[in-house]
Amino acid sequence: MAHLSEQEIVRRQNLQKIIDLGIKPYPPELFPVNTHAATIKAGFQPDQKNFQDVVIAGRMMSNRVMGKASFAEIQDSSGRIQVYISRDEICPGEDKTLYDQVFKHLLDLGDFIGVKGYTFLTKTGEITIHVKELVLLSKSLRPLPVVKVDADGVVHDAFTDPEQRYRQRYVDMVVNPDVRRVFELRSRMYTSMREYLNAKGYLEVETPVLQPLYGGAAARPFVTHHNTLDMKLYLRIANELYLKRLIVGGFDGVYEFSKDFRNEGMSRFHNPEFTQIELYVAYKDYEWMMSLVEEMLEKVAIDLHGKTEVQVGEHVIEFKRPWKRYTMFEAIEHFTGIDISQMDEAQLRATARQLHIHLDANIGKGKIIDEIFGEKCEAQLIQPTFITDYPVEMSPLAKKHRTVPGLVERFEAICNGKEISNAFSELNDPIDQRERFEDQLDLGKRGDEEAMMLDEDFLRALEYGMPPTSGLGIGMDRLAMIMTNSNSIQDVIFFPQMKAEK
RNA sequence: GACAGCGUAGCUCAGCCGGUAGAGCAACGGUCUUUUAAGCCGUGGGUCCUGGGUUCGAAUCCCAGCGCUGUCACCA
Repeated sequence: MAHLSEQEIVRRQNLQKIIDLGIKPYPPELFPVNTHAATIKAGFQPDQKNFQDVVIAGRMMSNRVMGKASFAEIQDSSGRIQVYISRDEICPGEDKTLYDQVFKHLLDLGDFIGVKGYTFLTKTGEITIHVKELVLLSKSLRPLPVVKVDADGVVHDAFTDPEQRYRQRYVDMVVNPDVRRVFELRSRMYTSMREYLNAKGYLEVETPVLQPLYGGAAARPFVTHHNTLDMKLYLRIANELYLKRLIVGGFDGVYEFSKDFRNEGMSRFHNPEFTQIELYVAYKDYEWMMSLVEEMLEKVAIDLHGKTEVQVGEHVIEFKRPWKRYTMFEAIEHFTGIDISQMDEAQLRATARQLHIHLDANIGKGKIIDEIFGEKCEAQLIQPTFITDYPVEMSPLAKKHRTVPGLVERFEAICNGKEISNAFSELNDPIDQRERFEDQLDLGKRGDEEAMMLDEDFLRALEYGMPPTSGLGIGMDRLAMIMTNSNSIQDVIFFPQMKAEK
């Protein structure tokens, strides 16, 4: 046992005194909660005498004792409500121990209590529960940060230290109710997308997290080992190649909310484990998929906020269809005034230099174009925008463009200056796919740590035949940041990755 | 990975021109006999992140380490 603070010692002493009084500090019986704080506050009508038989439970977050009468606040999952406790009401007989000892001295802020009583309005006009019965439901042995809001709504002593908030998210959520709201919105975002995709008849599936070969994206993986099989396994970086195998197997549409793992840098946009949704639909192309993305995310905005506009930082982002569409070349021309569509590698390098973009010497034409786009365009695209038609070198799993040589049928959706979605007309020509994998192997030999592996089983599946298919990935964490107006990925992940404590 | 900043009581912070610690809330005690009070009075509480160094003396200055944050780099 680590060193206990004064307050922790007091709480343990209080716990023992409660036990000595014959009161269970952690009673096993259910407590028959029948409403919530917010429900009462929203629905109480003093003249209609409703909410006269309420049973609520939660943490006691404040406690103002005035002799034989006290006011306390209970916080449940919906918010806080004041309760009024009078000594002779909760102790109708001679024995006043429950009030004088237990309530006044042995209960601490943060303890879970349950009350039964009726709702009324105090002289000062606050909706309050007049308590007839009070029980302890769970004793708290550690003091919570005390955050207070005064009459003017000013928050005092806010619990703001990011390290403590992320390491002890449970505390963060208890004292910062807006944090719970963020995660409730995130959950509704998933529900909204499931509803949309299920209504179209697509199947939610699960594919392996532990993979003997990793693929579907350009990234460095986490490596692990299976003891019984005595084999190296990778944590997936994407689930693309497995979902396409399911399309080969005959499903029309499959999707998966997939936790992926990439062994790379961390930032306010990157956590080592993150969530994507990937969707594959047979007999469709990327044009069709763009319409789906617009429609689905417009629905998400409406489901979360009741409208298509979402406030994100200083911007109002409008998810209403249709979104702007630029080809990558058009976007670069739009933001730099330079048409690079006909340039060779040397000309592209010169252009990049002219735009003050530093390039590694060994990168190829496609990567240079992507660098120019990333430096000069992406951050300026605040409203949802589709960027289409990417260089083939960067997209080894996408189908070659139907009319323009050197490009593939791919789009990314950019929003608030960041990619939130990536999609293609999927490459289903097994011979072309094998050549693309071989190009990746060459890149790997040249030292590209993110180059893809050649997946023979995936090629075998394609050789049996995959229908024309459109595939989509959406970064759920990035989308959640936008939909909840959060500045950091750590604010939309319950337990973001951190270094070990101590 | 690079650069910058931060780490003092349960929480939020002050002190940092070197003389071994303060405030508010929380805790404890008192006040408090019936719809308010972050009330009022009083008391306690700190390996000042860790380890070295300089110094008569270090929370304060120097070095190293650990952790966090921000920006950049890689990337979703």
